[in-house]
Amino acid sequence: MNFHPITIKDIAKALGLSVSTVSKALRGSHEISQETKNNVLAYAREHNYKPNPIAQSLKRGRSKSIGVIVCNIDNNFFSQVINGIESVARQKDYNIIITQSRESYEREVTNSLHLSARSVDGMIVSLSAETRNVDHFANLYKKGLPIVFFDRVTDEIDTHKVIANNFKGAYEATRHLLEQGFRRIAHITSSLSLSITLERLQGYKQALTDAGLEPDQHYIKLCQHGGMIQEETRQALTELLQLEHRPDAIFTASDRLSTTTLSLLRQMKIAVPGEIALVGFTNSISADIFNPSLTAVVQPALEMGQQIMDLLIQLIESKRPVTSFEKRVLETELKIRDSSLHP
Amino acid sequence: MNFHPITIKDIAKALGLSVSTVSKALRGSHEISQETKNNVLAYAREHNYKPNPIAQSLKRGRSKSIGVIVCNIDNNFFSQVINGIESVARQKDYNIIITQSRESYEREVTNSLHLSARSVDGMIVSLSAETRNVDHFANLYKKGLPIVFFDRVTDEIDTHKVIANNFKGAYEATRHLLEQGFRRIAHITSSLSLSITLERLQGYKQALTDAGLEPDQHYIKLCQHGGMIQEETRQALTELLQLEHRPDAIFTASDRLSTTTLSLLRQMKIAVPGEIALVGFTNSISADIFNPSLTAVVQPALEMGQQIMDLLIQLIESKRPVTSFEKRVLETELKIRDSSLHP
DNA sequence: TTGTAGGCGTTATCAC
DNA sequence: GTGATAACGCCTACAA
Repeated sequence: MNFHPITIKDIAKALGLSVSTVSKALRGSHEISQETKNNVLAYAREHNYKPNPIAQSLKRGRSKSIGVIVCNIDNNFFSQVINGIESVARQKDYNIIITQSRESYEREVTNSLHLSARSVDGMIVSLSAETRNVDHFANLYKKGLPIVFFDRVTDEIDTHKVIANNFKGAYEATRHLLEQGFRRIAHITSSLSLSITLERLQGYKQALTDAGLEPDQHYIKLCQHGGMIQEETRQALTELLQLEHRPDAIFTASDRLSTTTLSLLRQMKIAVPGEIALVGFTNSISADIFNPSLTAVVQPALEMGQQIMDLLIQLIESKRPVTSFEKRVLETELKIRDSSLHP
Repeated sequence: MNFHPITIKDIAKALGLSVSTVSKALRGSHEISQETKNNVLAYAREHNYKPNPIAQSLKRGRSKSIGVIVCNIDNNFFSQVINGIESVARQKDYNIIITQSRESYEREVTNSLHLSARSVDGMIVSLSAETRNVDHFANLYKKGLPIVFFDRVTDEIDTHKVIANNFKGAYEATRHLLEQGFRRIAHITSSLSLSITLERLQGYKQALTDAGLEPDQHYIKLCQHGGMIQEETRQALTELLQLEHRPDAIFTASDRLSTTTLSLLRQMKIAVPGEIALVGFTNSISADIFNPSLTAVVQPALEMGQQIMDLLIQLIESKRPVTSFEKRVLETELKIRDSSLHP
């Protein structure tokens, strides 16, 4: 099962040169005569020579590959971000290695170790819902591995970050529900350890406050697993429905929570928006064919991916240590559909 | 930006041993004394020694990583397959590198080259809709790279393959529509160059024939880009609607085609299933919250992924050249929901 | 302008 | 039982 791709050594032998001459010629060094260069390049092209990236990695300590850790690729938001990352990576000749934490802290840790062991030149990370401690990233980062966080970020590591304007997105979603005349607006969200959870929760609360309403803890439900476990969401929803003053609207804070909640409401034969209106934070490309079509806070995922990769490449290719970091905040868009319209 | 993880050399120096002794001790060779082994292992554990996989790859010519090429990860079928692949890979300590062709032949070729250049030990491939020629894989395969094809496979390369029973899935979907009383059943599918297209088309036709109906070319629409380009699907649908005898049902052959068709029908204000019923080949986890909920041929994607990876590892780790190959065919499941019920 | 030598981290071979 | 040496493919001082 062995490949025998042509190597520098083969070229050297064929042309009666030394490997170093060939190596230099291939890289266009000006200490090599034009004639030799031409010969080498012609031979290389003809025999389809490709430098062995493994050997290059070993030698240079850089692999021209970057690792991505997200909770789940099976999610339009993340797959769109990845598409953005990939489009830039492709231009700059980086490979990306995608891994999933599936919201598990343990898998996040092992993935990060695997990737660093594979000498990725940098990492792009959105934290898992279970993660309370980011030492695994802090350690890598301290050793010099460039990391860019996005979406679910941490304050504990000072590096570039790219997020959506979660506060404003949540604020607008909630205000929209208020404008539609809903008053008892519940919020189903993920683990409080996630930055997005806090930011969206703040936006939700602020909108209520600005409308003269008091946020009510009973209307706020946390799902530690971010909707990955349907039973957890069912439990949250059931509790909301059993409240003395049942909510007349729900604002869900993530893709999976939104679809799961809608699915559960339908199973429970609760009319949406008739009995309960719904707005979700989601990039689902199918939101318009949901029943009812789902009003959604949409993030500019593709653009986020591009900016993330731009920033990471900046870190990787910077000659001198980078000391000043930015947190880019991209605006969301509220797509109003049927699920939030007042009956 | 350099890591300085501990190496065998460091251990050797610290313990006053030679690198080769340390190397052997770490691998538990029996030509090393128990005492030395203990010392080395203790030191390694204490200093968190991890062998450098890049160096191992270079030395061994194997990288313990495998490349995956699919058209799109933003698709429940493929992301579920990938989860299956990953679960086995994780157990067997393989890394997977996921790439997307986005239905482009050119990207498929470059991805395959990138992956082979990165010395993946094997590849898992589902062909792009544009692909007419599989020389890029045949060449790698001839040079000894193990490849397993799934879903969209080719007859031109003799290796393991894993597919769903597309014929039967399509047959059952069509028969279901017939049983519901529909008679003018259209079929929207992808490029004829894809194996799944042909298999599903055959199943569709056979079901019609078995019901005493003559398949009609006008009712069969091909979308070369597999639904990635909405305009193409719109065109196909429009043509169907302009037929003298407009179809009363549509069977769509892929995930993206199904959601796009449903979305377009809704835009066109055509009642589903009232005016036109719909059955789709899809693994979308949201099919039950579509409007209407979508009757679907579902593939055992997770299990497919596991079997694919099992087969690939078999190929990779086989001591002697494998000469007999299998094509595993897994059964689909028809999930009947609202979109196909006779009004 | 070209070549030699050494090293990246690991492992296999062979000698001690 | 242990160690020296060479090799995987590439790169880069430094020497010629």
